[in-house]
Amino acid sequence: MTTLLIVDDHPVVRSGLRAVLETASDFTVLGEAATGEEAVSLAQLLHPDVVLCDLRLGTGMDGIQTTAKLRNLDTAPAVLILTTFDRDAEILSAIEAGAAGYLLKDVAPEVIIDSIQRAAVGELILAPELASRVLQGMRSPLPKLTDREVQVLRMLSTGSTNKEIAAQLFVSEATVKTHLAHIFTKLDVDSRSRAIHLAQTTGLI
Amino acid sequence: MTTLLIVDDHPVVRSGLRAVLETASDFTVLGEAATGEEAVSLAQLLHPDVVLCDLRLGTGMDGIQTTAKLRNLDTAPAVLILTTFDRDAEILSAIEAGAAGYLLKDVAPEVIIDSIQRAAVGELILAPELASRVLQGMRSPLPKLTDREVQVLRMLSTGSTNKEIAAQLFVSEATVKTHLAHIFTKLDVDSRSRAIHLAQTTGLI
DNA sequence: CCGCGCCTCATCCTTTTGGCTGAGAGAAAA
DNA sequence: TTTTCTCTCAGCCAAAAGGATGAGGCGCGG
Repeated sequence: MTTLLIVDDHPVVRSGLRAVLETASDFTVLGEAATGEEAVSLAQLLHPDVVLCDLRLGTGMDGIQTTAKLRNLDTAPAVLILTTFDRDAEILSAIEAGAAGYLLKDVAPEVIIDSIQRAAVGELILAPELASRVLQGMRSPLPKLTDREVQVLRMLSTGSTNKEIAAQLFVSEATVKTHLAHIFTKLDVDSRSRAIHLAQTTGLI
Repeated sequence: MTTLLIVDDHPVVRSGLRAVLETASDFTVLGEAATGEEAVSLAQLLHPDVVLCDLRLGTGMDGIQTTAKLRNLDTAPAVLILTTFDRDAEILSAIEAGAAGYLLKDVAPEVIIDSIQRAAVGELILAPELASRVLQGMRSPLPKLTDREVQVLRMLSTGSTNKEIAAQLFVSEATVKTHLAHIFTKLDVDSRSRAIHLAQTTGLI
């Protein structure tokens, strides 16, 4: 018998998971949470074997942060990330945060059930279409940007000019250009547009 | 008694909707479809009163196209778009395609139930947080880009330079610059980054 | 036939960007 | 205490992007 906690900000998805999981004989859904904070509280109270967690959780903590918190509990549950998006960086972050696996929501119910069972016994679960990409990512990891660089990249991706970024960060335009030069080098691109595109497709921002 | 058809490419979401809707006494879920094509076939066969349709449907037709097809059937059902994203352009397109409304998936089950009932009797349903933006959009409609301009904008948003766009489209760089100038004017922006950002946030591409 | 929208291209000029090099200050790690 | 990282800034130069203007060709509807 495996006990579960469902974490998703969409009531509909929670109901769907519950419905799907309760068709499987050996699962007990102990509870549902709509936010990361709620998830951590409930996990402490109910100590489920496995937590099913969406990456996007509306306001508050996201799935990665929630995973990290959950894994730091005394009775740390296995955390299985179940989400709609397959952003490389997020998958890696989730694994780093201690997730037991990463599944896309469009898989068949049986796969979800099977994955939970395997996660419960400590297996690392990755959807096949993700596994290879993740391993590739492992080989050539996304370069780590500094906090400041991420900040600049964020503004960049909303279309800000160097001047605007400088003004908002209260630094000189020269500084912004330096940050950008570093960002470009790390991401191996040569224009802001390409940096934006890469950042978005890899989930860097 | 209102009859329903659920269209979503995620089995989990379909189960969730079914579970949620069947708690309401006066709904009958006639069937589920995972693709737009399937949805149209089933609607012809079962003629439901209301079709609940996701915008993103994986491969094949998207929600907008599906809506248009459904509304062209002899026994046209009311189509209620139920999705995760709130991209302005998509909302407008959905309404134009004949959708009876547009709901975000994170609303409470009661709201979904209520909306379906209202959609069934011909009301236009918009989540409150969308309604005002849509009406604003009505006031200052997104300027219509020509096919060529959309094409250029697409390449722009993947980070292509003018030279690269020119090469791929087999035109001169001057032409690309002209297209961009038009795009910028229509979108009221002054840089490619901002054009990309606007295009993405409004769902223009 | 004419006008209009769309696509095409060019020239000239200004601003923005990006590449390169060098450098100081503070904080953290070795 | 060195070393290293990060953030800060400057100047120079070349390339790219953006603004303004004009113009030819083509197809479509009045």
